[in-house]
Amino acid sequence: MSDQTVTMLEHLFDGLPDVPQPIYAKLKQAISQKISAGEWLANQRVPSEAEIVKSLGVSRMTVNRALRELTVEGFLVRHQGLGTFVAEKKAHSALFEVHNIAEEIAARGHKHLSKLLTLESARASVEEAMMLGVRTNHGIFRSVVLHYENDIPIQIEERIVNASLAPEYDKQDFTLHTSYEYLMGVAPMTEGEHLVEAVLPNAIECERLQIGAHEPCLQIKRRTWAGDDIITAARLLHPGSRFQLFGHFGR
Amino acid sequence: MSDQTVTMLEHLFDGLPDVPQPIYAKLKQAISQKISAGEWLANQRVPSEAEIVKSLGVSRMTVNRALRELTVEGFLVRHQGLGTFVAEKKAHSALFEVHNIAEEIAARGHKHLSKLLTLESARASVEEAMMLGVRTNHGIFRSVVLHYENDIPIQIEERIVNASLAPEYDKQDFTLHTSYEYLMGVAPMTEGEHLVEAVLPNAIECERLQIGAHEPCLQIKRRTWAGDDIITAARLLHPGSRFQLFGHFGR
DNA sequence: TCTAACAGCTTGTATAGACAATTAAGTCAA
DNA sequence: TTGACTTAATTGTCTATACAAGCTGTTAGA
Repeated sequence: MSDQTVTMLEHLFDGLPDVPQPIYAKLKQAISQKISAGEWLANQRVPSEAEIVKSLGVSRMTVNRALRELTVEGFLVRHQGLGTFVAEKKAHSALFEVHNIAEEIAARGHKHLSKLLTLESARASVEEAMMLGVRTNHGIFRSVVLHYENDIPIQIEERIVNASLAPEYDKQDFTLHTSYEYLMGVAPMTEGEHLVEAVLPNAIECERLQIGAHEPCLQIKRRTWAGDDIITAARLLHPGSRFQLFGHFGR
Repeated sequence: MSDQTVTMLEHLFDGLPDVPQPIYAKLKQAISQKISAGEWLANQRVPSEAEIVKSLGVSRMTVNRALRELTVEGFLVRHQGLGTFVAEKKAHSALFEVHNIAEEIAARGHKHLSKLLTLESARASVEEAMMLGVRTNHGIFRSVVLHYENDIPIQIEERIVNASLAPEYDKQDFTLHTSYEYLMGVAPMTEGEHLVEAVLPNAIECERLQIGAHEPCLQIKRRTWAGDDIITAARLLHPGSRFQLFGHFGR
């Protein structure tokens, strides 16, 4: 609890969108942005409520609310008598938020990189047609993307996409945004299902993930709906030693 | 939004434990208890902040904090200009209902059998204490149960239990009911968390599950809470070839 | 009758002030 | 040196007040 205090309180609100929102919300956004961007590091001390009050000219209760909510959300840790500190990063992913691997990796403050291995337009086989709920020979796209976290392979993403719902899928630049981001734009997901299994990777997958032949992998098969239509079916393969799913239930 | 308002604000704090805690926390506990116990039904209107202020003699900001936090936690829904209402129950995924393996197997129309491998009373090690949120040397129970589906091993259940919350745990007959069933009886679970991973089994686990040394397993680590106390922490190990988790989200 | 304005309720946010509880660091005496 | 005490800083809570914003029913007026 003795790390140095973060600096530069004056420019806290720089670069934030100027939409009308409550002061406490602006403060939350500014602070969480500093943390997510890596400017404020774990265990560093955050200015005290009194300091923020003095430098921003707002009420202490307002600052208190912002800091308290950020604590509940896991960004900060507070100790009475000591101060407020940037929390250690959560090392796991929320089970129902494993949609956008890029965003998750960024949230952990790590570097995301992806390599497009395959992208093709095709006609649905019998199995693919069944997975997407379309007729055989219906137009689809197939893509395979390898995702890296800090230059270490973390996910193989095999995906088929219903071409009539996302006709421009094969014209996307997947280095700019993930397939999930594009698909959410053209046909917002309303429902989905997962199937989680432990499997052994095949030789190609071992090589792509840079793991041994006997390393177990966590396989997630996911289908997502927009209304009554299935947008896409994906198979996500993670090395067991580098990935875990986290879930929370109850009130 | 036209349902009748709940009644009986005077006895709101009846039957609550008289431990020293902030007013807002008492209020939260009292209200969430009413809802969990089914006394206040979904869509019913909760007394307004002003009414609670008048009948309990506390400040509106204190009431506001309690109601606001209960809204974040999903107990209440608030509408400016209208009032505060009891929320609909959250629908959670089948993935989060993998509690009672016996029930699941029965639901598939299969035969369930379980073998108690270990059941002992002990003092918590440092790691165990951390998992249960108790002090080192706090009284715990350890159990290991092997579950069969149609006479094929399907799950190794390793569990530690907080002895002060379930003092009779070691006197149960686990051929009659599962540990989950017993624990739900003595201390109803209110919250829980999972950690899902793909792992390799060790030699003993291979033998117990009757699988090869290189067969990947799905490991679920789960902790369940009753209020603020952790009842139990379990590690569930399933052969990858015989088990998969299913989940559904949205709607 | 229809419409516009208003009053009265609700929650949402912000402020100023007060005291309690916790911690660390300093002070002083034995 | 050690231990007890004091002091300052910080977060935690509570209160009283104020105004904004959203919804509903009523009322005044055309």
